[in-house]
Amino acid sequence: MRKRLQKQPSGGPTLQDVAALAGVSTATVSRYLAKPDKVREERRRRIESAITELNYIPHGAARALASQRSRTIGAIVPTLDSAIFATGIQAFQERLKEAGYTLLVASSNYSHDEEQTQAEALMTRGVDGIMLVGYDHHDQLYKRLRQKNLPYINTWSFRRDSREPCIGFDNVDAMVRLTTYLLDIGHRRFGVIAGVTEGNDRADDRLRGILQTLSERGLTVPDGMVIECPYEIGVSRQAMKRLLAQNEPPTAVICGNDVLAYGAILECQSSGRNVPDDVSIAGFDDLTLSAHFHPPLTTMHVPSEEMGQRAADYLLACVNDEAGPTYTELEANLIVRGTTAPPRNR
Amino acid sequence: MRKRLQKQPSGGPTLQDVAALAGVSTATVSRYLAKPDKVREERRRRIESAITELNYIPHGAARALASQRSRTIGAIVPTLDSAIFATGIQAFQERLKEAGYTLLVASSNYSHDEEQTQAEALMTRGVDGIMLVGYDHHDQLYKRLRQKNLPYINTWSFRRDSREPCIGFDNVDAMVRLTTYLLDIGHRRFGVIAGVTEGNDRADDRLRGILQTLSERGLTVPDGMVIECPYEIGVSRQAMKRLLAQNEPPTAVICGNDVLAYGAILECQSSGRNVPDDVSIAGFDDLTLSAHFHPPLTTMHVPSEEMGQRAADYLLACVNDEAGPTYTELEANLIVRGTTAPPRNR
DNA sequence: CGCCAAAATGTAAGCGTTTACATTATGGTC
DNA sequence: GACCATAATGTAAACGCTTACATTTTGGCG
Repeated sequence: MRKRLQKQPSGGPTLQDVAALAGVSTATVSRYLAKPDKVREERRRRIESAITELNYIPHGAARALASQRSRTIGAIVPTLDSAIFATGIQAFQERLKEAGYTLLVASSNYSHDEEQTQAEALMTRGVDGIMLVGYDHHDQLYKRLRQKNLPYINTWSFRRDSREPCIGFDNVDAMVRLTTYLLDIGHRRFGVIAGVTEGNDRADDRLRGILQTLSERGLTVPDGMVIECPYEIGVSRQAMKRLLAQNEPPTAVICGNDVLAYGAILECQSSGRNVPDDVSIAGFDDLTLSAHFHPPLTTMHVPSEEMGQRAADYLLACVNDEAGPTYTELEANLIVRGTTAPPRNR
Repeated sequence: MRKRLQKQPSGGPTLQDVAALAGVSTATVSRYLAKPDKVREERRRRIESAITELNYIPHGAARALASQRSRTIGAIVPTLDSAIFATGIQAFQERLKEAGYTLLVASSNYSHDEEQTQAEALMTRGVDGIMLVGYDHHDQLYKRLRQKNLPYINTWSFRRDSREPCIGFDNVDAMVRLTTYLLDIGHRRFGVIAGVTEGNDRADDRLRGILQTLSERGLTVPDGMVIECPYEIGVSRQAMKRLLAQNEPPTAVICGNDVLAYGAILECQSSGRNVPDDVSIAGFDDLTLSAHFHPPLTTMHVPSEEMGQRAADYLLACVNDEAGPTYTELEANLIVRGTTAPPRNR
């Protein structure tokens, strides 16, 4: 046997140490950790006191290696930089925590390539499951996921014809309802500030929902009236400015999400226009701020908490080999508030 | 030798498989992974193609166990539910990623106990370092950190007399400057909507900064004029309503952060008051929205990105046994915009 | 062409758990 | 008290890597 360096003093006490101090085998301590009621009263007490005395903290990596599961779940969201996904993730994490799982969050910056890279990273970390946002992912991603036989679920989108496990709402349908509402109160000239549709199926669905509804009513939206922009308030203001500069400015502007809507409203206000008297504006997501905005924003409420919760439930069910609904449709609800009103009649 | 179950087909190919396919030893493959230039051209190629052919993904837990480092860094923020920490975390993560490290985020809900629990969880996951927000932590936390000899850093706060590694700005001083500005433009009747100071040293520092400055100028703030509330827009509106209902309402209201300020402004607007003509309002943090708010919000800009970046640098330096500044003071800057003006003279 | 230092590679011992299987203790029953 | 099913415990082999040390290759030089 070769010589070895002394154990680094850095790492804390090990299971072995606990076992020794408690005068039992490592197996018993391990079992105690997993199912305390499987070890007899007396030893349980000895183990407990050994653990507290040594300040023992289990070594996750060793545990993961031996048991082939990391008790870690990954989530890849497009961005951390916005409130949009925060609530969903928060709920997701809460649920995981209850089940003793840890969440690993990564962000993709709305890029499929980056999403793929992050997924790879999560797999290296040995996550037991992955939550994804949306449907469209890197080709490689679905393949890898299946190859590793790793549970995963798509969120923030539900498609009736889906072949992938998913939980969310129908983005097209949601926008159809919003648009229909605006048509019903009399609007005919529409502007659209959409999110970037490239690589973002939700943004794309939403935009399609709008245009489809309008064309069904025989309305076409002129070229300059549809602007795609990243979910940034500054950019959105610019977009709104362009919309308002049109020959016949829109009486209603539909925005791809609430942040874009904030920008639109703010631009109106600082250019002296009244919302909703001069122009109606609608958002999507129902961020916390929206209800309090001035005027309060008309928007589609998205069940982000429930989505997070259920996504966690699904993944947890998978890792425990339990059954659970593979497809769950939730509903987005139209919340009519103060930024929309019938167009001023001319 | 006992019988064993067949290897589960679930896990992908291992280092061993790669080595076999490439016709080299596992050590060589491992070395290739760590420092590719240490293995000769020809084998390198063989290894590379073996890896792509097998779709090999390294097993993080095994790696962590063998090398005694997880290449994972943890961060515990008070909440994920707000944009406040998002940008800092984003920058933090970006930096870590560049260095091949993964970020594990946890949230404490502004509770020291929960922070402690989360820290324990992170340690179990074997993080190589931890980023904390603020100074005041659970007693146990500092102890554990030192016992495990785990690098950590306090952020979002800098105290000249600190004995703990930290990076941030002086919250007291920042508020002193903001308050001084408001005094300088003529305000004498102040209201304060502070964050909850219990267990939140930043909120506490900020409040102290305000009160201290005022009292130095001989001003005392009546009881009802200081309201603590959680960082929620709805609650903040209520607080503002109470402030405005006072006998002599304040001419200036200082808010513990921008979200609180949004609530204050919104409440004014929906109760027909003009900001800043009737009342000046100032925030803290300079969230993205603030510059675009209507009117644009006067606030303290906080260097959250730089903080995240530098915190990452510090922790990375620690894990690599490099030297780095243990204490870094950054500056928060007063950004005067449209929500503050001299009080209307009566 | 042989020598030798340096570079590359191989060998195999852990890393700290979990867990299959073997062994031992427990507590009814007759 | 002997017997047995059952519950509790112990034993030791993985888990998939890294890395100290041993061994082999390489290439420059005399």
